[in-house]
Amino acid sequence: MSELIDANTSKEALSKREQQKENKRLALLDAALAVFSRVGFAAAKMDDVAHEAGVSKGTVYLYFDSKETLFKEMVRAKMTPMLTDVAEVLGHPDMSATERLKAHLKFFYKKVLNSDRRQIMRLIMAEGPNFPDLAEFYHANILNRGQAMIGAIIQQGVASGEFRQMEGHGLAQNIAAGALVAGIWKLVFDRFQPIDLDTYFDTHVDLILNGLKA
Amino acid sequence: MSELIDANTSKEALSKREQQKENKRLALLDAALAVFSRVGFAAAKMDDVAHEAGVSKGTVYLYFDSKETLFKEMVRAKMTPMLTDVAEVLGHPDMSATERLKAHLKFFYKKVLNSDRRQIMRLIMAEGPNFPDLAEFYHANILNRGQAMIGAIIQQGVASGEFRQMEGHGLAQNIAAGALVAGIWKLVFDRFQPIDLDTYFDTHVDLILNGLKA
DNA sequence: AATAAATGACTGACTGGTCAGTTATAATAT
DNA sequence: ATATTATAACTGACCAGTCAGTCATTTATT
Repeated sequence: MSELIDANTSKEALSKREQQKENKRLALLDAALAVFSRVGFAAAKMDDVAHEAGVSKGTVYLYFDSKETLFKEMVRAKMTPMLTDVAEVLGHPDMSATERLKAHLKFFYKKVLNSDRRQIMRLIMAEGPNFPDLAEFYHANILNRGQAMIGAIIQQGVASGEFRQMEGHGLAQNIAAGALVAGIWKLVFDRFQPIDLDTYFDTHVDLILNGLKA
Repeated sequence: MSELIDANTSKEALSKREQQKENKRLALLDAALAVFSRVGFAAAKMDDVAHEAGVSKGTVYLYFDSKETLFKEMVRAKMTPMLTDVAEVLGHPDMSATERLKAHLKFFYKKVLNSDRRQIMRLIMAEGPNFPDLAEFYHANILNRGQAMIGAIIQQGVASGEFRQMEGHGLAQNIAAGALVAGIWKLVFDRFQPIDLDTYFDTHVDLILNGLKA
């Protein structure tokens, strides 16, 4: 657990060992995502995670203190890369609010719903009450930012006359809700009634933009 | 509280024994809902369910074959009474589509989001992938009906000129999505950012009705 | 360069505890 | 009396977490 003090300012390349260690860590996080997604936190076996990462169970404990730590770090590790990407959506200040909102939602569909991350979304809903600090992390880092962005877009739209003025308790949540439900549906009910994310997205955007229109 | 499709239409009152047995069964279902809601399926202990129902663990097995059976029967028992109630919403054929949709959503907020049932909603999302037959039951009995009703209302609205014609892949889901998200939010993130269901409902309805307006 | 010593990653059998489900026994209603 | 309902001790499987020992890689010595 003690590194941080960078003794390796000398050379760029990681030693063979360090590479392997890093790879193993990533493999373990991938395996954790797979196993936790499949059966949930409580039913997940550390043995399965280990096996899926091509490693023995003892090894998992060289990388993570406990099952709970593994779970939390996995969620954090899989979610944080998204945070940096968000900037890309805000990158075009010449867009109309309408276009921007559409782009924002598109981003969510693409980065979350069409990837492993939708499993994490479900895990947060399923396990959130049992892991308050994880729920808080998710709220503070993902949901809050999403809300703030939507809020800013709405403001722009109202200012430009594209959108009507709305009293907004839960407005952001309502705007994003369709996307969340699409993700859940895909994971839970798709086998009984499949949905196509692309056309679903069109319906979603159509409904919301019309709802906001001045 | 009050449910159970009554098999006992017999004129005679139940014997003391039968009453007690029935009460115990209901107490067990209530306890099961409480415990499963609190910790999820895998982490729930039959001992806790028994204790919460004021009974010993062995007794639980006199009423339910297994933990899994208990879980499934609980979900069914808690959900089915809603099905009969649904008629009440359709009961007024003189309503406009707008009023009807509003009433329908209100019904959902009241009957699901403001009751224990929102926990079940979350449980379905959390455990659904592990209990395909339960997910199917929920889909067939709750979601399908909800969709059908929304679909009918939309049709009425289009016919009457209240709503515009929309290509509807996922339209029903998008209309209901706000309510689902409200339920989830209340259970997972309310402690970090509380929402008020009444004003949230107003926003939801406002946004959706405007989105549908011709 | 070759060999030895040191390091640190990895393993898997083991433990201690938990918990679903069973059963022998007791209590209670009819 | 006897059939039904309840109990609580019990069993056996299961699994998170540990640890003594093995193996692979790196560093030091010659």
